[in-house]
Amino acid sequence: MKKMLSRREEASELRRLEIMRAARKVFAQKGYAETGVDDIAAEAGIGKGTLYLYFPSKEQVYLAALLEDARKLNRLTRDSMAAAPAWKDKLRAYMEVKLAYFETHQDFVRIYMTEFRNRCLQGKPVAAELHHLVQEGEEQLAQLFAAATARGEVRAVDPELAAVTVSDLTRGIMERRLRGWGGAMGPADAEFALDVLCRALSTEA
Amino acid sequence: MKKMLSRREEASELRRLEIMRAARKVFAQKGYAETGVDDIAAEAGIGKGTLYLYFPSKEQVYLAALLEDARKLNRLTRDSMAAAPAWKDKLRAYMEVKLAYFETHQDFVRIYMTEFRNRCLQGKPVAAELHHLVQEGEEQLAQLFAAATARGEVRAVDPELAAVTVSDLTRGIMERRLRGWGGAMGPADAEFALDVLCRALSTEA
Amino acid sequence: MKKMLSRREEASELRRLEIMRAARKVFAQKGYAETGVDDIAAEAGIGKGTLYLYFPSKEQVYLAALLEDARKLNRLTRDSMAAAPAWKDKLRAYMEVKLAYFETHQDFVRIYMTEFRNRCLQGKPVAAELHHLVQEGEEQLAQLFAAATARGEVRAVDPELAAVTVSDLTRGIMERRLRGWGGAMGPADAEFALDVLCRALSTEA
Amino acid sequence: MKKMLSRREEASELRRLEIMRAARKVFAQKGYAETGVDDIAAEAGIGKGTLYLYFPSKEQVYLAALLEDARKLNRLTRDSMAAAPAWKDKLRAYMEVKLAYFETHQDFVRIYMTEFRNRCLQGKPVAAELHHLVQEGEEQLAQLFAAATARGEVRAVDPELAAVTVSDLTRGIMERRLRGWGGAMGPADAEFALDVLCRALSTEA
DNA sequence: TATGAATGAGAATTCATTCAT
DNA sequence: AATGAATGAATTCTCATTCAT
Repeated sequence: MKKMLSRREEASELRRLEIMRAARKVFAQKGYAETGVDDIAAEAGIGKGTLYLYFPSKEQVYLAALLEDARKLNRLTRDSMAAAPAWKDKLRAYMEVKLAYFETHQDFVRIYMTEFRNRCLQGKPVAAELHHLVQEGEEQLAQLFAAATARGEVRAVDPELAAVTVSDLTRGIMERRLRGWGGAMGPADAEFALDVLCRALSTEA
Repeated sequence: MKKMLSRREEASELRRLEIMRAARKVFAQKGYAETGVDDIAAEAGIGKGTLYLYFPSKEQVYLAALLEDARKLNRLTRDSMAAAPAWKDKLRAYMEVKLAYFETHQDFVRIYMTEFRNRCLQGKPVAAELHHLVQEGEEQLAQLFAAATARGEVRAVDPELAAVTVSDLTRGIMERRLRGWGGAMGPADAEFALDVLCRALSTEA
Repeated sequence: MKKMLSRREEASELRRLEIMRAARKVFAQKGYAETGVDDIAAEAGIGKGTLYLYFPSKEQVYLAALLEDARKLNRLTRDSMAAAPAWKDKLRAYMEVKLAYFETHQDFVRIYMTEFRNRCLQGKPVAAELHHLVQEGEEQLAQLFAAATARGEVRAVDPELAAVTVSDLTRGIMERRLRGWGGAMGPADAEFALDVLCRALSTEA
Repeated sequence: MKKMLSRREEASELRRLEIMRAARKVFAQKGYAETGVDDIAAEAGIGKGTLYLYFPSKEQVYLAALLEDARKLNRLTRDSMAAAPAWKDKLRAYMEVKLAYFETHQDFVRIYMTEFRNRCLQGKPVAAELHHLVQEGEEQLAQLFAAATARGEVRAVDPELAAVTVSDLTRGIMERRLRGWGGAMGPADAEFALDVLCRALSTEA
């Protein structure tokens, strides 16, 4: 399928990707408001006008940059969880995928964790798909817990509450890493969070 | 000390407070970037120029507005935790104070949770005291866990990790409430978080 | 009434007028599209931002500049015609007022004759009042002819057609003067036009 | 002469004509400033770059588009006037040719009447030939009147003044038709104008 | 020859900050 | 002390023109 793209279309797609990469980088560094369209164009090595050939507005660049990575991350998470056998493994998979993605996509995570969450909190309308992706993540966790509870492996807790708990802890870890491991705690944080979750949710004595 | 303020200084202080209140309100509604100095002045019922007699810049209004409430919240938290007897009570106190403050100071919390965290993550210089206050909060939790561990009431965990875990869960709850309880989960969320923490950290079987 | 304006309001009104004068000058020189907001501000001796305190957009400056003079000219025309006794005098008054206004308000006339008529012809929406003023002018002429016809002084012609004929000839004269008397014809043009009209419309042998 | 064009040159000339047609159409619809080079190219069914192979600038496309039709119209007018026997017939021929051309070339007339006149009035340099054509039209009328006066058929008026009078009235009619017969007056307008002219200029009682 | 992607100067408009009153 | 009019740098976006293919 993808092979059917002409030379032109390929080049065009590359440009799009390059612009999104540049956008992630500068948005991550300076924030949405402080970032000028010039900055993105300069980082992408193109003219200001060129950027507008690929995206209709600064806003759309921003959303596209988020959306692309969000989709990837969601897919990775889903696949990784699906491949894990037990619920604890799935839980670990969820966190590890996110944290690994962080290592290679810091810019994306930075925007995602900050600017984007802000917008949600401020009630601004957010691209429908992006919203959907976010919810899908927690949905999966909730289903995971519901199933594990049904099998008697997890205590009878509200699956949604358990899901947001996982989500909150994961986010906390990422934020601290983003901030540069503020404090003396090292990579043990993920293990600690997993341990907390297992102890709190597992039916095992 | 405070008694030494002249009539004039008192009036001036009142103005400052009023401006900060106004700032919190509009910043909470529209976000930092979207808020104009005009908006703040109008909400405070003063002229735009007057605002600059009390604060040197929009940025400083913003930080001052945060700082004032952050100080109050920290004091409340400390006092409330101090008054609680056992570690679990202190933990509950920590969360309940924060959540109660949210009810009465939504504007502050909104800014604090969004714009402000952003700045930290983006490495922008943030008023030193504000930074300090944030850390102080987690410090207290860490000390709480260190002490409880010493008394054998809490498992031998890294106190700092335990502290950030509490912090993460609390923040998660506040964000969801800010967003309007996104989902079917109700006020049970705080209880759930506390339960998770106790099960995971307590030495009790 | 006007005396009740405070010092502030007076100064503000002066600025408005000055901006409109500046706008007429540069619009007349360079045309609407070629004129930048900078140009108007510079000509008015103010900052670009200041202009936006008085007008919400370049477009509105343009319309206000036109409207003010159009109102004046309409009033002058009406009064002058009213003061003239016979239909021929009224006709002469109509033309002479317009041509005299041209001498002192070339900038206005220039815009009015060109940019503004353009817009009308291109079917762009035009400020209601401006549209009304234009029609009012021809209306008066039409009524003049209707009345004179009723009195037997003017042949039984369609008053509207007679009116537009006067209007066309007057405009032609003004355009040629604007262009700098293209050709050898001098100020006899107005007399000639009046003579044509009288000969063609009068009932006298 | 024309036969000497090679196949290639012919094709090239066809392209030029097509571009001019397209230009007239879009310029007439949206005005000079609002029209993009893209629009013209799209209407002409060619690429934007191709357009620049045939014309050096948007401006030149505009002028060429005008020039071509202006030449045609001038030729038609001259021929038609030459074919008419008496001065009144020539006068009628002048007006009728122009009005007929309007019916079939509205786009051209629209631009000519609006944008182009503007430029002249604003003293912008206008293609020399175009300027010449305009003057030639009035020249012919002037000669017509000079001759008729010499033959005693027309009063002893300044031929140039008489010519511009005809020109003004003709233009007025076209503008009103362009605007869509603003008012209740119908196609009687041309007859009325001719009648006015004859009554005012003829030596007949 | 034909193309349309790329460009960047330039457009209108906003807004934090200053300053004369 | 209080004000709000004035400012101009900065922002987003457009579009005539160029140029590599």
